[in-house]
Amino acid sequence: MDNIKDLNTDENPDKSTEKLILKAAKDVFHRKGLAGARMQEIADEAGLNKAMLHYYFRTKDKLFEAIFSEECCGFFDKLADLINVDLPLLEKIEHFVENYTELLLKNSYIPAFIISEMHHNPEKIKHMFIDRIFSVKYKFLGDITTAVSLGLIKPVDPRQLIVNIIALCIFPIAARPMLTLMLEFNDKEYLDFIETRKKEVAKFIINSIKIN
Amino acid sequence: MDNIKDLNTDENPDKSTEKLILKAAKDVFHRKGLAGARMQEIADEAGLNKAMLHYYFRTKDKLFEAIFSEECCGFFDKLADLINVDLPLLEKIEHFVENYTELLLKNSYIPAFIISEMHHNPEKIKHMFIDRIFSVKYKFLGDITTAVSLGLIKPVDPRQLIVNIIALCIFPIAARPMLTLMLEFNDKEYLDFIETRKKEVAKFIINSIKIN
DNA sequence: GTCTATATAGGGATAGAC
DNA sequence: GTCTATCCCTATATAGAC
Repeated sequence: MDNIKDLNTDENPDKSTEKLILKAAKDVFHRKGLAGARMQEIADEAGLNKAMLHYYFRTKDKLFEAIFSEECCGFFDKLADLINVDLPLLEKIEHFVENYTELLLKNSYIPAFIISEMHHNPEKIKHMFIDRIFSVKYKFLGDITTAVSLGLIKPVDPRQLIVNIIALCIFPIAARPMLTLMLEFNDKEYLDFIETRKKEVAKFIINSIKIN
Repeated sequence: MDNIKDLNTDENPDKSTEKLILKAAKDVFHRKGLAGARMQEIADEAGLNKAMLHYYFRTKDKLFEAIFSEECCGFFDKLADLINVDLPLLEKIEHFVENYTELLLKNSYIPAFIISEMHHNPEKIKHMFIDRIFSVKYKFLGDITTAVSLGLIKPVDPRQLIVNIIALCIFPIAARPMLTLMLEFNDKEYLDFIETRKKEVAKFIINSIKIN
């Protein structure tokens, strides 16, 4: 019995050191990006010293990798669950917009982070979700193609519709600082605005594609 | 007559040194972001040495500022032109989507850049466009509010509609690497897809808000 | 496992020759 | 204006005591 690293003898009884590091690193990487993040800042935010970060994760790159591969996997798994739900297309879109927006709100740093790091280090983060992205895409494409061929919705390019749906959900989360500036929101107003979108965006999409 | 800096005696007869630096810096900042960009890389790409960058722009921050304040101003000025065009709302939206998409394509690095740097250094880049953003917003808000009150379109929250329009235009440009990965595009396929969107997105929006 | 102290490199910035 | 050489701080990473 030599592996008792979760003894938690310090002042954070319910959080192991590793968890503290991961939490702090997540926040700092989110705020500053990979290149802008400083190991010192992560250590400070975790209430530890730099040496501990290296003890647990060896390098900054490995720490980054550990966090975001897990975050991205979890995020895309939940996304897949939303797409695989068994509903007619219009109800599925309604369900998707509402729950995807909720998921994005709970992981509000992920969209801007992926957009940003995909531009700066595409090769470094592609592999975090490339395996999971295709099943989501094919399921969604199939649903739309079927609905079109059954005459349930207007004829549309399924790829364009998917991009429209995703754009309407992701953009207001990814561009929060810009939206907040432009529409002069405080935090509450912003969150209310997004809450309203859960219903409004679904209506906006369905109005556009439904057969009159 | 001691100011003859545009003599262009070197192998780039039509580009001053300052222009070479700005061009290289723009590309590198775009690829790597402010924090990830290296003065050495900019110098290499411009075919010069680091000392020249400091000679012309003193610091990395000032070089960054010089490029993106100009880029952002130009971008938002053109955006304002699109909003101020004198057309009925539905035609204006059609005109806007087509021309804004074209503008975004020509400045394809700006959306992801603004999203990314607004998260990492909001205070550093807000001032680049804060003065220009409001006139655009109020004009657009006014147009939509008028159209709603005249019964020309369905009743909608003008702010939600604006965010929808912008999201549909910006997202596919900002998230190009993600889209390319997900839809397995090569460069030509991606550009064709965006070209198609110029018409499709306008139809998508108008279908949703027009009175039947 | 956790800390302090330190090695080493990288990168922004400057000095000074031409 | 342009270059080479160098300064010096910052940041990642490691060594070693406890």
